[in-house]
Order: sequence, then structure tokens, then C-alpha cells
Amino acid sequence: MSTNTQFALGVHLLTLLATLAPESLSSEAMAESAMANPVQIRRALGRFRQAGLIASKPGVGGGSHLLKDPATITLGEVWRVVQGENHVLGSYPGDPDCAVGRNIQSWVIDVDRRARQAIEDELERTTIAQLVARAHEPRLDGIE
Amino acid sequence: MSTNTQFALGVHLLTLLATLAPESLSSEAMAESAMANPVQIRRALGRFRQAGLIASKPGVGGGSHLLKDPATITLGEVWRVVQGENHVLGSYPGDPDCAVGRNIQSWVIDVDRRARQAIEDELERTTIAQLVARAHEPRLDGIE
DNA sequence: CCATTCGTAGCAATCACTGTTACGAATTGA
DNA sequence: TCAATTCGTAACAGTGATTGCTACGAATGG
Repeated sequence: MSTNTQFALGVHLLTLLATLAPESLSSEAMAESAMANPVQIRRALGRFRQAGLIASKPGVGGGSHLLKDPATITLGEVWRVVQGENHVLGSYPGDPDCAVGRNIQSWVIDVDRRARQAIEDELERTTIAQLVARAHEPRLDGIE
Repeated sequence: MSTNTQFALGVHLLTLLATLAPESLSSEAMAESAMANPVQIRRALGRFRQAGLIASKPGVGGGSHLLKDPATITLGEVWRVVQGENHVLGSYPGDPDCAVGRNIQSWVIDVDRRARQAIEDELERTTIAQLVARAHEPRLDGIE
């Protein structure tokens, strides 16, 4: 199972909000910045709102704003929100009747849990604040 | 991007072959064991053949067999074969015009590389031979 | 009361993965 | 040489997840 564009989109949005904090930003403006449509933006924001990272306000001058210090928001947290309960290494369609299949499945689940932990540990090492700081020293060389 | 059932299926197949080594096994038999159809099995085997892990032989009494000692095949290697060039954390549809987007994309790619390395390091710690050994001491308790 | 913005539902479009059939190629054995 | 078996791969439909878009009700502020 996969994250598709959700992780990168989430990082983008939170970095935007962190840059403008404590100002609010409308989903319309974020959609333009992220080259996506406002509904997808709101869907993504919904997860982060539910996770307590942001708050939103309707009406004139409304929008979303961060609830936490960007220095305390790690990419691991973003990833957890986006990943949910999805398996990192994919699922297994094996049948419960076959003893071999059941064993393999059991071990794959175990390995999956360790892989998830390994990813989280790595992503915990970067914060949104770091990305904000580095966004102001653009890499001249493009990717890589 | 994701691995779906490919990783678990690959582990299943290699464990099967390791158990029967140095005998060969037909894709038909593997399909029955893995509860999948033979074509999907052959598609999966194709990747491992290309990676030099197995060899296949057509004709009567044909099938596939391992080329390496199961003790030297790590789950990290299986995962690399299955994962290919796919991103671990998903892709990013950002536009190359936006400076912010380009920066985020660059950093996400960087983080993705580190996450991939973290997964590989974790999966390197388990070998097919270990799974074979443990398959003979079935867990009585099902999953978890 | 009205304009703005959010939240969410609903629906079509796209994409990846899966399941199946089909056909040619290679190997074995009679 | 011929038949049977098995592989490798192409082609196509079916399924499920993600995405793009429109629409509508709800909340806020002027």
C-alpha cells in the first residue's frame, strides 16, 4: 500500500503554513502553490486537523494555520498521519488454510512492523522548521 | 508507490524454492501453494530470474530452482528486486516553475532516499534461510 | 443579510494491479 | 520426427485506489 502524493503534498502544505505562521492561508491559495485543486487540499488538511496539527476557520479571512511549533513537527509525524494503518511492504493474499502461507504471512507482518519503525526513526530526524530554513537557501542545481 | 502483494509473494516463492532445493518446482505448483494464478507467479519469477536469484527450465520436469544459498538471500535483496525504482514515500506532482515546489521536491527525494536505505538496512537482517528454519516450528497462535 | 471560506458528498476519469486466455518457444521422451 | 510439458510474454477485461471536479450546506465576518 502506498502514500502516493499525500506525503509530499502534506510536507508542502505544512511548510507553507510554517513559513507564514501565525498567519492563516486559504485552501485556494494553497491549491495554487501546490498545483492541485482546492478539494484535494482540504482533504489533506482534514487529516492534519484531525491529528491536531492545524486548525481551520471558515468565513472571510479564514483559512488554516499551524497549532504547533514547526520545530516540533517531524516528518515522521507527517508520515504517520498520511500512512495510517497501511502496510509498508504491501499486503498478502495468502489463504488461512495453508500452513506455509499462514507462517509466511505472520513473518511478513512482523517484518513490516520493523520496516515501519525504521522509516519512522529516519523521518523523525527532520522537522518542518528545518525545511523552512532550508527553503530560503535554494539549491541552484535542481534535483540531487 | 507501493509493493502490493509482490514482496510477500516473492518471499513465499523463494522460501518454497529454498525448502525444496536443489529440486525444481513448476509455476503451476507454486501457484497452488500461493493461491495465485500461474501467470502472476511467472511474472514474479521473471524479476528474480533477471536478478540472478533463480533459473528456470521449460519442458517436462522443468520449473525453477534457486541459484544462491538461501542463507545469502536477504529480505533486503528481495525488496530491492520488487521495489525497483519506485519511491518509498510516493511521488510529487509539483510544477518545476514554482521555486518552493522545486525545493520541496528536492528535499522529499532526499528524504525518500534515506527512508529507502533505512528499510533496506532493516530487511538485510533477515534471510530466506531463517524463514525456512522457522517455517518448521509453526506458531500455534496465528497472526501476531 | 450577504460574501467568503470551509467541509463533505457525489460522480466521472485515470492509473496500477490482478486474473485470465492465448500463443509461440524450448525441452524431454517415445 | 512427433507429442507432451512447461516456460515467457502479450493482450485484454475486471477491480480497487487515487485524483479532479462540481455542488451544496454550514459557519464566520462585515
